[in-house]
Amino acid sequence: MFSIGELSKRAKVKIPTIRYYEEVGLLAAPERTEGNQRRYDASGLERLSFIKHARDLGFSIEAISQLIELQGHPDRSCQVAKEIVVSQLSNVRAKIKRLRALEKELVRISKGCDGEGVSEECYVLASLADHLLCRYEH
Amino acid sequence: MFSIGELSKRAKVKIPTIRYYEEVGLLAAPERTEGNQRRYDASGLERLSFIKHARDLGFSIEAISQLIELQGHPDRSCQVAKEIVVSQLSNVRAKIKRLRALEKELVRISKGCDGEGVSEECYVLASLADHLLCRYEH
DNA sequence: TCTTGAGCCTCTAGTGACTAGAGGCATTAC
DNA sequence: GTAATGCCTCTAGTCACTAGAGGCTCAAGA
Repeated sequence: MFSIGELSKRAKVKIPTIRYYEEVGLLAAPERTEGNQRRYDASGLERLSFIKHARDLGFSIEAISQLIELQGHPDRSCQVAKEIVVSQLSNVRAKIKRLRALEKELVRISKGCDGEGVSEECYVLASLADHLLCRYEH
Repeated sequence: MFSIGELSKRAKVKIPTIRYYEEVGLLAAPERTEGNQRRYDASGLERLSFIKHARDLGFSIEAISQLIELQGHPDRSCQVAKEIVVSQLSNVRAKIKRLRALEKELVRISKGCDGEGVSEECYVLASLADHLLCRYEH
């Protein structure tokens, strides 16, 4: 049995975040000491590690809830899990696509300005003022 | 002179968002009719288009504030503008890098599960539970 | 056993950039 | 004149936390 601070260190998740996960129902409320402090065991650490790993991969709290729900029913089909991962993958790919377009445009804009001129003639400011100067869709 | 609804249509920015920009000081408070409704002119539209364009490129409100401030001083050096763009570019690149790592890992995880098994043996759930199964840094 | 200091508790409010909704007044077109 | 549409302010909600205040608990050393 260990304290929330200990759990925090082991799972590398900040204390307020742990309490937040408990509040929103991701993490089961653990036992308490007589003085009302939380005490966790190995299963708490395991669950929190699962959550952290999924968050690191960009899954939403909602998606993680569904995955945890599924974990609790070992006999259920894992189709939902597969769907969640696939949908997260397409989220990630969409974001990458958009960011690559932004990258291109930002490179182009920054090349137009050496930072040595004066605001009035600045290509950066002109580019932002006028979308028509853009070369790529974004 | 046109109403906020008209401005919204022309700049393709939602009405509450326009009011929000005014509230945080990005957009100057426009004239009002006797009945207290906002009335904009061409310069309002220009400014809002600038803001929208910068937001579409992922600049923060704070960064846009600085850019607008600079616009108001045509004689000032545009070094700050250049810096803002370069820093935004490195933000974008960092995000892309991270997302590409996630993409790889998600592809790998999703390949391990055909969605036809049972939750207990699901590779998706196992992967999330155990970071050691990961092949790529993320 | 007592004390000290680190650790824990709850609660509220703040972050960024909006978005939604309620309740009510203004404008415009017919 | 009236009806429909549009606009006003204000509050609260979104997501996933983060920060801080004020106060209680625990564990280790004297």
